[in-house]
Amino acid sequence: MPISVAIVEDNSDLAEEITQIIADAPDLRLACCCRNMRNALSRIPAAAPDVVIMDINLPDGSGIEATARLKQQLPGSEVMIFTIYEDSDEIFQALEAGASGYLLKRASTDELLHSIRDLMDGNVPMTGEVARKVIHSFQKKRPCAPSANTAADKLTPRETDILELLAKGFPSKEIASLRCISVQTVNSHLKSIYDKLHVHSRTEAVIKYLG
Amino acid sequence: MPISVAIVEDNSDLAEEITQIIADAPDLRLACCCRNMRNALSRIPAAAPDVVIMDINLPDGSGIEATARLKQQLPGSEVMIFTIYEDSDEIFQALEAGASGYLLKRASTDELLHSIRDLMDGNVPMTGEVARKVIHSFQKKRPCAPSANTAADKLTPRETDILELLAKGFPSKEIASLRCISVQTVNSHLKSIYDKLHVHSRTEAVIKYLG
DNA sequence: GAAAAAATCCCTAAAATTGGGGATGCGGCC
DNA sequence: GGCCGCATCCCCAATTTTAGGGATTTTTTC
Repeated sequence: MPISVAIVEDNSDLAEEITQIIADAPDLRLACCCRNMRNALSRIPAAAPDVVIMDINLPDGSGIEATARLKQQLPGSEVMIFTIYEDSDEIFQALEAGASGYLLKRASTDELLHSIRDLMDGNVPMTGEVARKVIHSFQKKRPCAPSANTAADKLTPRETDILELLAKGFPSKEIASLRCISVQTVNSHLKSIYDKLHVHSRTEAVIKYLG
Repeated sequence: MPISVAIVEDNSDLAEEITQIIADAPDLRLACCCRNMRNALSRIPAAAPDVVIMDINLPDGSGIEATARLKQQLPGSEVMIFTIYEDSDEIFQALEAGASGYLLKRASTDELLHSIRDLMDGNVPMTGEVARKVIHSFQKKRPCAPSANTAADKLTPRETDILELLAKGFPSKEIASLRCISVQTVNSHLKSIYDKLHVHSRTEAVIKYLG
């Protein structure tokens, strides 16, 4: 059974090109091709395609919004964003809206085909740069709260460093290995921190730091 | 120039198998093969491989910890987790620690090879299920507006009450007497709270609540 | 009224944290 | 040289927290 694909793309040339690519692929079938959000929202639910290739920049709205609304009606369909934008916010918004893939328009024909099949296999096709951004945002959990360090500037650099790790939720053992020191040392620093902040537990120290 | 690969894997059979796969690939070169964390941490920095294939379950520690420490010394090397665990927490921890890929051990030889080359191309190889989990966590992690607590509104009134006390820094014993219940009851509620918030410590719960 | 959820309490065991002692180097400063 | 702050590590003991099992009663929900 061929994979049915719908396209939402306002650029006629590009839409034609993709249409042709789908048509040429023996295992794919074109279910629907829309030029704007209104058509997409009215026609795609009826077509119930396996995969929707979605442009972000549509004349009458955003592909992200369209994604969110389509996913409500068609939770079983996979939406792949296909766009020139690689702005982090766009990416996150699209993923939040329920997109399962994020391909940049500079991708090759092969990449596009491969991504569609990937989607059906349960994979999450993403351009490398996009995946990096997603992963990266994971790796920096909480970079905020820099300025008003309240009354805790009596801490030594090391203590401040460790307090920041505390505020990210790491247990002492993790802190020790992240900083390549022993748990006892972490312990000593904690004792100093509690002393200087006038608190008696890890939780209180974190509250003081975050508050 | 071949891609140099280091392996950290305590299972001898599997380690041999991977070694063979690397040896058979013309564009790969085995830089180092370690059976435990201690060796990995002492030998891999010297070898400075392009890619590290890292098991999570090591006899003398966690591959995640090893990843964090290696990435400190070798920010240019890419670490790919290779494990049987697909627990969400493990995945997130690994990504936070700096891993750039996450492959499940049931992956085929081809997938392994492809993933290594992917890594060098700047992609982020992930088994489909893993990618899904990452994306999924995004789909409900990002909208962290102060109003929509999503995860926290599944808490029962009592649990919410206790979480608020936690966030004020009270130890369990205090909470118990403030609410005229036993410490064990506080304990039970804490267990439910941690479970629902997907955290494993008092501090993490408070951070989540205050964040 | 039965089923489900919430709240309460209990036990046990392992792990982590807290709080007291120290001790050793290292670098700045007077 | 001597002093002091900083970072590191160690020992020990008491306490707290985490995590696994339950069990019971009340309240809510269907």
